[in-house]
Amino acid sequence: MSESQSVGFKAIRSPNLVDQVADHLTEAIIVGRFTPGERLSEVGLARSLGVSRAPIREAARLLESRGLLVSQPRRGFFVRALDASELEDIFDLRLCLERHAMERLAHACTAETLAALYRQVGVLCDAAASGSESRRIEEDLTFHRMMIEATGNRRLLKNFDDLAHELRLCITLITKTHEDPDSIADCHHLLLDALESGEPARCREAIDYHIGVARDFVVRSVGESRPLARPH
Amino acid sequence: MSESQSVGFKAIRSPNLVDQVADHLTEAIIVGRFTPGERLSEVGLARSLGVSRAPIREAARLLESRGLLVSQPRRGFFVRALDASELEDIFDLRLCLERHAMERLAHACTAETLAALYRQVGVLCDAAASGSESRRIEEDLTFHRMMIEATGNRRLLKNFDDLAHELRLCITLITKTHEDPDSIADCHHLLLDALESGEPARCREAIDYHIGVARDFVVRSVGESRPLARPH
DNA sequence: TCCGGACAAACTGTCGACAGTCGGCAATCG
DNA sequence: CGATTGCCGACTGTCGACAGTTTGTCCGGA
Repeated sequence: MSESQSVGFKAIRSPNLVDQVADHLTEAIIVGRFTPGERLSEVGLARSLGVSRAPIREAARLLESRGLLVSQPRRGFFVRALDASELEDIFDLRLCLERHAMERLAHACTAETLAALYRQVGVLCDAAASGSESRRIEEDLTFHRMMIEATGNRRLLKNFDDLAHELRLCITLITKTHEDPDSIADCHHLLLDALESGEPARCREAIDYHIGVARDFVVRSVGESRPLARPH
Repeated sequence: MSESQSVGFKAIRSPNLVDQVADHLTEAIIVGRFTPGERLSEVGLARSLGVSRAPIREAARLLESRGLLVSQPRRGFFVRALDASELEDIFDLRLCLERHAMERLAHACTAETLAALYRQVGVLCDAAASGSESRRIEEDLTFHRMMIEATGNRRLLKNFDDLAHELRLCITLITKTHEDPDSIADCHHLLLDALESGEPARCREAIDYHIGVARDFVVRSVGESRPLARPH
């Protein structure tokens, strides 16, 4: 986010221009450089990034499949604007995926994965203490991603990764959080304690509570701030 | 599947060439016109479909996001070849999504949706009686799609639709089914009875059994036939 | 003042072409 | 005889350009 977006955006990451454009656009959307509902001009993006329209179009298709953009035929691509209903859907789906992961892990969770998850709670708390909101969100998502990954179901993980992009989209809506690291640690240790107990009912209870808190936080936050989808 | 694939593939459906190409490729993959793992040449496809490479590439990206193709940088696109592990993942994810839908519906399922689902079981049985394997699969998927749709969660539905493409990919692997319509009807009425009872535990039991049967059928079928991913 | 139509600008959909890269084959060397 | 290296063909990644459509604006009339 410190590099300029007009000339060259670090060209040494992937040999694939499409992925670079996709990463760049993703970041721009998440940090709010584009307003929700904004129309993205292909030629404008191509000019500002110094590339042709073809990579732009393919990257846009990629981001559309991830739910960050929506396309209208003959109109172009627009930054996805979430309304309250979609917000509910997203967190409901997250609950669906994570419940499943918790249940799978309740039956079979190795000591190593549990230890790794405990460590991740540590780095999450560090991130929260650092005051960087984006870092905190990212480490939080990493924790949950590790849980999904521990199930060994890569298809499930792919769905979670896609959903994570939309969850990041939510952070452009919330105002401020400044939660203290201790409560964050408690909140996540609750999940790990449930997993360690191996009781499915307790696991389910824990994840329901955890995601319910997150959902309430987001919907309350957007309720206080501006309306989600403002008319152009 | 009766029209030629060399010249023009019915040009009067969508004004969007990309969608037409995507539909065409999807069908070609599902009916097994391409073998799993086969490399798709962009120029070859463009020539045989009579279009440029740009729509081919964008359609391929779309199908990649749906899990029908996989891309290797500088190598091109390949038809997704499912191994046994991925098969397990797919059905596990399906269980995840449908369990969630069943639970949501157990609490609130209107009489209309129940009636619509009963009707769909009827058309599913008709399709099974007709002897057309592809029709039976399609109507079966429609039934489950309607269940998901009844939850009102469109994000959940999108995930199911994506997964449905991979489920269709599975039918290229199975040998033969010739299940009789009666058992199919019983199998689905079990789900609806559970929904009507409103008992979550019974709903969960029913969907677990239902999907377990489908999964066992597929993995057994592929075990009997050829190996899934043959080495090039 | 307001509404309708026509014109112009901008944009998307699609195409053909060029350059860089990868895989396969053959000739050469140890 | 086997391994290596150079070359050739094919293909993907990317680009600029043209055509059709949408959008915004301006002008005329009621």
